[in-house]
Amino acid sequence: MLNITLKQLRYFEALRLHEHFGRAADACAVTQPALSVQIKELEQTLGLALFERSARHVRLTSFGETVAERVSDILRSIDELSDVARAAEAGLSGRLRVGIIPTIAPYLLPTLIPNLRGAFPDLEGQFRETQTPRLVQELQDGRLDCAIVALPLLEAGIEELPLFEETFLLVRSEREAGTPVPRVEALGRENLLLLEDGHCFRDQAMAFCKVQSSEPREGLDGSSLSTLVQMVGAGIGMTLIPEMAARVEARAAPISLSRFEGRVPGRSIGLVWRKTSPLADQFRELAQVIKTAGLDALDEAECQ
Amino acid sequence: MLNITLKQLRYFEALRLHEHFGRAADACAVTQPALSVQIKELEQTLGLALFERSARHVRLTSFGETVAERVSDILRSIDELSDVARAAEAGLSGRLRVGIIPTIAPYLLPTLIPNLRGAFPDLEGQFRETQTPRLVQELQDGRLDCAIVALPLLEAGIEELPLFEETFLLVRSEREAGTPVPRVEALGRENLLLLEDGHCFRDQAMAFCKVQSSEPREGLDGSSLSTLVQMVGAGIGMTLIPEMAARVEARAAPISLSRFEGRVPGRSIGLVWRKTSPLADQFRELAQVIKTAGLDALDEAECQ
DNA sequence: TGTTTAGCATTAGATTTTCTTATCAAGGTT
DNA sequence: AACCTTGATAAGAAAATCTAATGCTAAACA
Repeated sequence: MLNITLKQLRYFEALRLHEHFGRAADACAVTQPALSVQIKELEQTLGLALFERSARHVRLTSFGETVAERVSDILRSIDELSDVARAAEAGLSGRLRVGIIPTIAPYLLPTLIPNLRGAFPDLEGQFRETQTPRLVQELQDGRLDCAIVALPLLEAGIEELPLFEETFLLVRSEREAGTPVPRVEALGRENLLLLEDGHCFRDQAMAFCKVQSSEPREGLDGSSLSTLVQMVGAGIGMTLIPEMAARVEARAAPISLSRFEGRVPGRSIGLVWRKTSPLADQFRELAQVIKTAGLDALDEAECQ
Repeated sequence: MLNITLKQLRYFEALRLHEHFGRAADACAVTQPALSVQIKELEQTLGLALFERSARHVRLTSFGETVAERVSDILRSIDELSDVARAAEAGLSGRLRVGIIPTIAPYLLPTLIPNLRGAFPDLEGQFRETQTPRLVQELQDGRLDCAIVALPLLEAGIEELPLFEETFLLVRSEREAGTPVPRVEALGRENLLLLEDGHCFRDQAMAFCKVQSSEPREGLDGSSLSTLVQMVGAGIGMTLIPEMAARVEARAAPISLSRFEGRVPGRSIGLVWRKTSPLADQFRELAQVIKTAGLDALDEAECQ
């Protein structure tokens, strides 16, 4: 049983253009019999003559013409495949699905997105904001390409690359501004407002503040940093906030922000991906851009 | 240097669908290593990973997805090639460029065209009406596929297949109706109207009528049979007309038609094509249809 | 926490395909 | 009629591709 091969189509195209077996063969860098045989096999496979051979001329048959149109389309598509590859090879390109935790996304993305466009113009970033466990799941399912989360994850099969560190600031109501900053470890006894369960930032904050219970505490859990800050502004308690979010959130409520002294709480933000992903190299490139964007966002947050 | 092959694309497609090397290999009726190697080579050629392999899953990379769309298009086109061939193989189809001499075309085509459509629905006939030498030239240049001409041509490299014979009738002015029909050989001395130079029918008529001079004779050469008949109707002389044209032309002028007695002039009409044409078999099929149409046209012409 | 299993990669040797070289045959040309 | 030109064919060489056997890694299991 015979099969059409691309080689045959390439030879066919050359013969169509040169109308001469010898010259077409030269153009293909093979000998004339090699080309003759392949053309013959193509004709056998198709069951019809593609060329009319006479001593003087080699000409397409009318069937050959019909085939020729399709063949040049096919060959063009094949060559485009390599082009697509070359373009993609140049750097990150195409669709990239990035997960980001909610305590980073709103503060990082405004800086990151324009930077990404500048660094990888052919990259279409699709951002998904949700909590770490879900991000990990989607990463493992192949629904995300990578994610920006707090390290360490220590998930099997997931590669982690640290991007930057950010500290946590204390958010108190405005009237507490200037009063001494309590030690982090002491916060557990205060009216500490936390994100609702599932947010990694909740766990991180709790760890620092030596809060034991992970029970939901009515009225003290917020669904976003904004909510928490608003609650603090309303005098309900105090909370921690990642450095990066500080400036944005502080503007929106009557609160005071303080750095901790002594043991400073903080976390490491990193880029993670499946160990098996062939994009690893590209992710390292990407990390540079995210890192820069992150540090920029931190700087901006600093200048409040 | 590596090259993309259709085999690689077929394996790629299978792997994309099965997301499993072993099963994809089964589907392609090869062993798993064979498929693995080809996929790897395709990735090497393109310079980028198409699939992400983990212990659990085989998944397209985002680059792989881009490639996949194009690849299925390509494979579809390839399969269509065979379809095109199968359709064409069934019989005459596609464009067919047919030359016809002017003393046949107007009388044969009205019958032939509908018959052709009936016999070969997928055939698109393109008819070119001009004189024999030009038809032969165009045939040899590959600008025509075949031609309907008077035989014999005796051109090197041209195959001839007789279709039917037609006799020539004498056309005289109406008032000569009933008067004895002269012998063909005697016509040379009459006011014999002929087609202008280049028409084979002119030469055929001259041969029968023993006219020697092939010089243009002012006022006695017409550019078409219609013109000649009109001239006869106007009483300018007499002429010969092929049987097939008789009825159509007789209707348009006050003339009388007579059959010759004794040596009856006539000619053989045949289909001709380049000996090298791979369509020879199809032309023989085609000849049957033309023959039938020709005999029909003759019959009709008869019943005047 | 070691063991097993699943599944892709790798290797070596066999097989098939494709190529080159040499030669033929058919049409034109001189 | 001898001679080119040019495509087809044949035989052996080279290259590509396959199978079979095996390795390796990561997940699943016990």
